[in-house]
Amino acid sequence: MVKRPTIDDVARAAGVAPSTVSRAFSRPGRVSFETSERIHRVAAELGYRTTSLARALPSGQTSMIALAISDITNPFYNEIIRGAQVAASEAGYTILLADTQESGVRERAALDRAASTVEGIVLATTRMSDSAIRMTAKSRPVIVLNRAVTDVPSVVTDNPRGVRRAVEHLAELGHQRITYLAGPEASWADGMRWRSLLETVTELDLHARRLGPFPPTVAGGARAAAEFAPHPTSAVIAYNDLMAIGAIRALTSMGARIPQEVSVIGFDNIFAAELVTPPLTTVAAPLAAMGRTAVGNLLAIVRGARPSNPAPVTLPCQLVVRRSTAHRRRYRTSPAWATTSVSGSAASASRSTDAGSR
Amino acid sequence: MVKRPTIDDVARAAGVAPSTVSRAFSRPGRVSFETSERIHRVAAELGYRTTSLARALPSGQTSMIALAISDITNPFYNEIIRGAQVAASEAGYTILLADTQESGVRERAALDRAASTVEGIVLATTRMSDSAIRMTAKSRPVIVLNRAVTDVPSVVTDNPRGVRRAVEHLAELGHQRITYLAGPEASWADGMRWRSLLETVTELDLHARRLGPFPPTVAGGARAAAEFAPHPTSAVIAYNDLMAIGAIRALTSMGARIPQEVSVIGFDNIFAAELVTPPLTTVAAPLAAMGRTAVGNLLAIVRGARPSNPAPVTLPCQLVVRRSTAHRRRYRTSPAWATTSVSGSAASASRSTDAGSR
DNA sequence: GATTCCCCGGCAACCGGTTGCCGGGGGTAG
DNA sequence: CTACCCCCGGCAACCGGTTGCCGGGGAATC
Repeated sequence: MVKRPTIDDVARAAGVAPSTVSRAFSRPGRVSFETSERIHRVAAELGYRTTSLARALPSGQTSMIALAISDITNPFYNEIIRGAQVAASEAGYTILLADTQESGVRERAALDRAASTVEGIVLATTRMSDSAIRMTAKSRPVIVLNRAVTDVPSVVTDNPRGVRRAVEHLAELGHQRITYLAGPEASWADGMRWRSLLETVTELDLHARRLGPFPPTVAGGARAAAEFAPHPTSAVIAYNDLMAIGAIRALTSMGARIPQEVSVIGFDNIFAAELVTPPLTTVAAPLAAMGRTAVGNLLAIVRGARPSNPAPVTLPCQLVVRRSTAHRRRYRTSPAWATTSVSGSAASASRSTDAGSR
Repeated sequence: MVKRPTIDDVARAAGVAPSTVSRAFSRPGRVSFETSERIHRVAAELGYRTTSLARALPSGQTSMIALAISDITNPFYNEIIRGAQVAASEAGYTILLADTQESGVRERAALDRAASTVEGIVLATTRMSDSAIRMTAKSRPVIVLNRAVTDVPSVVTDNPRGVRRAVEHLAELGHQRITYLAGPEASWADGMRWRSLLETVTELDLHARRLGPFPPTVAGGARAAAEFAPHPTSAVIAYNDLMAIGAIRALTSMGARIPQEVSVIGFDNIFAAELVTPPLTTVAAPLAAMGRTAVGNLLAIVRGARPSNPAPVTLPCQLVVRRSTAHRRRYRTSPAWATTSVSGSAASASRSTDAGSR
């Protein structure tokens, strides 16, 4: 490993003081043109690069932000990370990644370690408690993604409107009873979606029930399907696309026809949503925009902007109608698969999916 | 933002010198038990946390490694990142993420910026040139993933064996002519797979041809299908799962039946491979293990281990047979879809996929 | 021609830890 | 009792930049 030249090496080679070299790089205009010119030339020859670490120590500006993600294996995050990354690198910032594996404890530990290094933190779908988040927000600027926390700026999608669009779509198709397959209890979005669902359903004079909580994964969706099957409804809204996909697979393997017998709607519009069979009808979140907005707002705060609006920044979402929803059909009796015992194909489908998706 | 207490604050509160506090934390045994005890107690009361940045300056140990990824929106990386993240955090390291958006230039720029900060670098599917990589490897320990570069330690999957398994599988099903849908030209794995395919095919007395290069995405696969359709073969091996999925979708929309008319095999076994219809037969890469191994080996070098073996570390792969491959059927004439004009449904399928997968 | 001002380079302190070296004091061996 | 050693705490230099302050010298103003 070759030792990188320091500012002193450049100073010596250029015949000036180290402070002059420093200014030549960071204070344009402070140094005369000729001197600055010479310093830059010498620096280039020597291959000098300013060490961000050393620069950060006095100024506190590390040009790094942390991105905490509850489960990096969830494809939900790919586009969000891309959006965040683009916004960050445009501003000259580097992203420090913390995958917390769905554990609030690991999350706190990771942030604790990173807090002194970064200038700000984006918490994407955090599993920490509100008070823990406020705690962290005291030492560093924090933006929360997919969740609203009092006194902490956040970026969320318009869940109420998304739910409403989904329910209206189902209502138009003649569905009257909707089952909601719930995600993790610690998820703010889950509570939000369920409450919005209840409201909308009341307003439109429909019925809703809730099953769960389940893990927000394909396996979780399969488990949910097993609970759903004995007492099915004609329409299902799942906490996210992963669960919707898992539910569709499990139901199909039980013999149910999707969407003819059961209409299924997911959330997020992840990459795989349009690839599965049938292609998934889903409430699309503006994933890249979420990442971009979160980082953008975070950097604004870092640069001294007072977080003027305590209300969450709400990004619009959009119902993407594909093929997992259809007109309700009436049955005289409940379908054959509805009587399938839970220990049967549903459970085994769940198990195989579990193995396959890890 | 509350100012964090420094080592001097703790020293003053505990009635000792700053150096003693430092040693109490980083040199167990160097300080008497009682003193150390008291210091730790005081530090805890004050909420003192050692600043990794300041610690890194004299020692050069930042406890950070960089992970450069060519396209974070590619689901291929999710499991790799997870594996890397787990290995890193177990060793007390933090990951610094660089999404290079398939651009060698951006990649160099990002690494240039990060190089002074990190102790080592993992290049996952880098698009840089061999010489650029060796350049980077001179200033920092580097591990290359999915590629072999002379004099730079690397971790790859056993492409030759994977290809062989795929071809053997196709041969058993009676296929004799195989089309390879190539990925990016800059991809080492692509060259590797094509050469291995040629060898195997010769050995087993079959035929292979190559189409491409194409972008390694669903859209790329669709474009490849459009080129493939006018002169189809009964079997197709795609550079990766994304392309395989894209090809299957495009072919299906042209009217081809998969796998009855065309068998398709992909590479990587990404998350979505088992979710699509038909479920994709693919050469599974040990994604999490790749991430884990890369970081593990990198940290070993960082800690002073000489990279003993210049040969790449080769991880085994596995053929996962699903439903996109079937016995070859013989046709008297070429199928109807094979005469579909390129400007027809194939191209439009490609376009729609392009929009949908972003 | 003298005074004032400004431009620009250098000195040195500082950011927050780490570590080589020193030395006082107590314990142990001779 | 003396000599030696070891334990353990402090001093100060150092990592690689940044920045407040100072001052020399040339230009502009009166």
